[in-house]
Amino acid sequence: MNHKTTKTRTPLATNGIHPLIPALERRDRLTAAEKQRIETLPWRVRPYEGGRQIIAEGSRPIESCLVLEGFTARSQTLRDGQRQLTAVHVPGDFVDLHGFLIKVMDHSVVAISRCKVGFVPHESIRQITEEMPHLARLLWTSTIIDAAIQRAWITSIGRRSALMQLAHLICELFKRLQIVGLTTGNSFVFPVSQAELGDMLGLSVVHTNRTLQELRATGTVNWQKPVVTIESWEGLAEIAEFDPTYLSLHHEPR
Amino acid sequence: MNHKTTKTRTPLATNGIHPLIPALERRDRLTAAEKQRIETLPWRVRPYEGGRQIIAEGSRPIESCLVLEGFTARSQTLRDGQRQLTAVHVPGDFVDLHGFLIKVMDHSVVAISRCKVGFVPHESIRQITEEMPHLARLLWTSTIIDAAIQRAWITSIGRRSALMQLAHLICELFKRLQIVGLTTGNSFVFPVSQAELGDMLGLSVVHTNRTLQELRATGTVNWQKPVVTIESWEGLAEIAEFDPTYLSLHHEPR
DNA sequence: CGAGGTCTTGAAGACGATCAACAAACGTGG
DNA sequence: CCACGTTTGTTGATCGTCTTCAAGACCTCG
Repeated sequence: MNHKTTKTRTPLATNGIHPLIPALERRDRLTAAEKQRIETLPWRVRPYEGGRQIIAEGSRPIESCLVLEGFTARSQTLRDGQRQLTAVHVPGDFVDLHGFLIKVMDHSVVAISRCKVGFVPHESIRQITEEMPHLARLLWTSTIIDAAIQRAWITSIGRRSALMQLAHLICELFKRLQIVGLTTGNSFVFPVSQAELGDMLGLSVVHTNRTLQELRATGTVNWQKPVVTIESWEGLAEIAEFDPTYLSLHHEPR
Repeated sequence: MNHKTTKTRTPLATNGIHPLIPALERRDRLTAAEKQRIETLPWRVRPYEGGRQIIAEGSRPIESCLVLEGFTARSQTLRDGQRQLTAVHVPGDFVDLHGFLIKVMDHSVVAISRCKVGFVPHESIRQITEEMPHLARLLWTSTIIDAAIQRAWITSIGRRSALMQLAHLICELFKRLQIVGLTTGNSFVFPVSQAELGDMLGLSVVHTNRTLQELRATGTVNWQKPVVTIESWEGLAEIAEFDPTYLSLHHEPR
């Protein structure tokens, strides 16, 4: 089980910048000391194949995880095997800050594509809350935005038609990936199966397939397996009734 | 608009204890200093009639609110007027800690019954994060549990049948009200209309009505307008596949 | 007592689920 | 590089859940 774990903890010496920094700086200014603290956190990095479980429901993790590359999701399963994904995470998302405070996981975290994940001890996060209140507020903010996204999903699943809902999800992903520089022009890479897409939308695979065709027929989106291209942002946002307010894409003191 | 606002800010000299304290103490120990800090926060208290808006979507509140009596909900509305409630709040819930960090509201907060709400300045909360890190973590925890509840709703709306979903909501409300001492035996007061119930479940009024009848027919619940009585907790939990883990009902250091 | 809101019921129809089968794409080993 | 097996995507047909529309009963409260 541990055979692929990188045992060494390193300050995430990525080629470029630390992926958490743009994600936080999108919402408020970080001081040099804060950036340095983030950069020197002791990370353990581990790759996952698509479909693998990263954190199990019911477990008591002692580390929180951050997506570095690829996509992960929160997953809940009913007795009959039906699965619902309650969130998708993109690189830069500090997915499991939740585990730091709830202690026992109410959901599992799974890889929905090949991905790379960083783990940092809860103790390090606790220290941040003790010593760097502003940075702590920014981490808190990231969990609050996460909750706002969940609310948008509730409204989508509860009240939007399958077509609107799919359009809304694509708008959301585009905006979120844009923040972390993972869009190229109007397109982005999103390597998930239609079954996984259905589990996000609360739809059956068959209906997901038909909805995707219906959306393609509107001419606003071109989804060719791993690449999603938005042909008309206005058209898509119109179908979805998309309003990005909930993503808190503004920069201000918090 | 301000005519009913209590202008004076007081340290919430309720007859009994401060409603926030049991809600937080259910999850971790509070020090005397922390309790005192909570008790001396400058509150502004205001009553609302059922159906009234408390905080508007798109607004920029400068205070956060706490439910003191009655029930409130988070609400989002689509262009065609369809409404989805994304959360229900019970007394002791620090509903709008979110506004403190997201700045612009992605949802509105409405009274779903006659209720009493306390408001505290964001600045006071900021001071807590600066000076009392442990108390700040407990407030953060309350928003994280809020998010866990939202995830349970996503899974319910996305994958559970109307009957299971309704049963699940009742189980959840019972547990949450129990924490704050608002259950009597197997029953609790929940004065909401079937239209509002439908808006929580993502169902039409008509189907909500039929689902309620179906649930009554199981003999597990007796819902007589304001009072909900659980005739068989085991039966109801079985229908709902209810597992209270997500409510973090355990007491531990955070 | 009347008026508006809430609950209830029936009937028809839409949206999405399920079942079943096949096609296409992908990955793996020979 | 091809053969093969497995996963993923696609299509048709049928079924069921939930929505919508409409109307009547009940209740509550001024």
